Amino acid sequence: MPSANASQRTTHHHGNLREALIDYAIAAAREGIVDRLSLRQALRDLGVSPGAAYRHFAVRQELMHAVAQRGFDMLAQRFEVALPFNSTAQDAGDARARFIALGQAYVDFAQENRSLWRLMFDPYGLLACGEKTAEVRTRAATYEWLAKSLQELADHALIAPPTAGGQFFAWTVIHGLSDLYDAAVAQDLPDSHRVAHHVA
Amino acid sequence: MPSANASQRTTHHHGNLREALIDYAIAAAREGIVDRLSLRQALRDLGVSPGAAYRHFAVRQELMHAVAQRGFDMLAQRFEVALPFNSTAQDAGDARARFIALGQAYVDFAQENRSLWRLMFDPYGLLACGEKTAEVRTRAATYEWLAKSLQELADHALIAPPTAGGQFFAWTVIHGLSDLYDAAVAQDLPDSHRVAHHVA
DNA sequence: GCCCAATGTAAACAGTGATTACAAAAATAT
DNA sequence: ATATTTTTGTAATCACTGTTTACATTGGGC
Repeated sequence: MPSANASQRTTHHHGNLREALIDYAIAAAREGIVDRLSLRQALRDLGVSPGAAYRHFAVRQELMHAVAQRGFDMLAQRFEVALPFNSTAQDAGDARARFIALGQAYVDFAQENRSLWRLMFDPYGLLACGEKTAEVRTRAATYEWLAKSLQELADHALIAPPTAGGQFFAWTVIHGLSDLYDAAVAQDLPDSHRVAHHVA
Repeated sequence: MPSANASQRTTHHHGNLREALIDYAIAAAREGIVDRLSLRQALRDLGVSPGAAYRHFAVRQELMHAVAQRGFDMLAQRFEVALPFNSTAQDAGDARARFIALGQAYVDFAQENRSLWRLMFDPYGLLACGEKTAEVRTRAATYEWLAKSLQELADHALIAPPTAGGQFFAWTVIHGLSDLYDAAVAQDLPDSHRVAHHVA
């Protein structure tokens, strides 16, 4: 559990409890099942009363929703590192390297943030809260990196021009690999390198 | 929620509460998040007192473990229908058809039992209970259908002889597709047929 | 400086997983 | 068949959870 960052606030108000709660949950995700987080415990650690959360989230699940959103932001950030969106691949090797970096970022993120990862792709979490549009939008945004990378590969004649189905297929592969990563290391090392091989 | 199958038991004993609880949870999985199942509610519906469950499961998670196990059994059953383990493909077309049926069974099961599916592949659920060996074994068992099918494809020269990595890759694809199925239908129809295409 | 919306508190509610001491039934041994 | 032991259920209780309500404090806009 995240340390009791009681935040010693002197004033009656916290400042921005909403973000603090999300931060807490993200931290908690790193050492346990974020979806099992106790709201009360979190509020206690933040030095605030049980009811306070309900000024920011109508219901517990809404916090989880926000946490998942934050997760997608974090993922997008990693993507941007692996494949800066403004840049372009110089040659075929570059395109390939960038694609692999992208896939690796995906897999690594899933592995390092299993709990958060599961929350992000929990279909029920989205349904529970009314407006699921926002989350879907974010998820689609991360999808665009993949599209760009595939386009780069095609531009350097490494693969055929990507169709919608092809894009989805690539996503499927990487996502499946991310989800089953532990099983992967448990038997051998079919790296995401191999994935690039197969997609090509 | 599953109907109040209060079971009108006249005797003090229930009979086999353990199986009844698993059945209840499986039924509940079809109309909600099985992992959020209320143990007390289940026991109430089964006409039994709150403490009774703890004669069969040391802890709540242990029931979930058993439910996941049952899920793998159900999946194996579907596999057996799609590709009877004792039979063999007659020709290339047959091998292909059987492979597709297998993949379809996987995807369909995931789609029809989302909640149970998630539980089955929840890495934390397994870790929580001491002996995870049983579950892993079951998971590995379902893996063997895939191996057999790939071997059939190779026998009829539809693919190269499957390596360990190749097997895992195929699993990755089908698993990823299963997990993202809703997203798939949300945009187009890259059926599992297409998967067969790509694997070949 | 005053009002008001935003944000916190305190106390309560029903519901949960879990534990304990005790009772009934079933299984087993004599 | 009867006595004993093991299994399985009950009842009461515990600490804890998410959530609501009525009330207090704060900060920003007129």
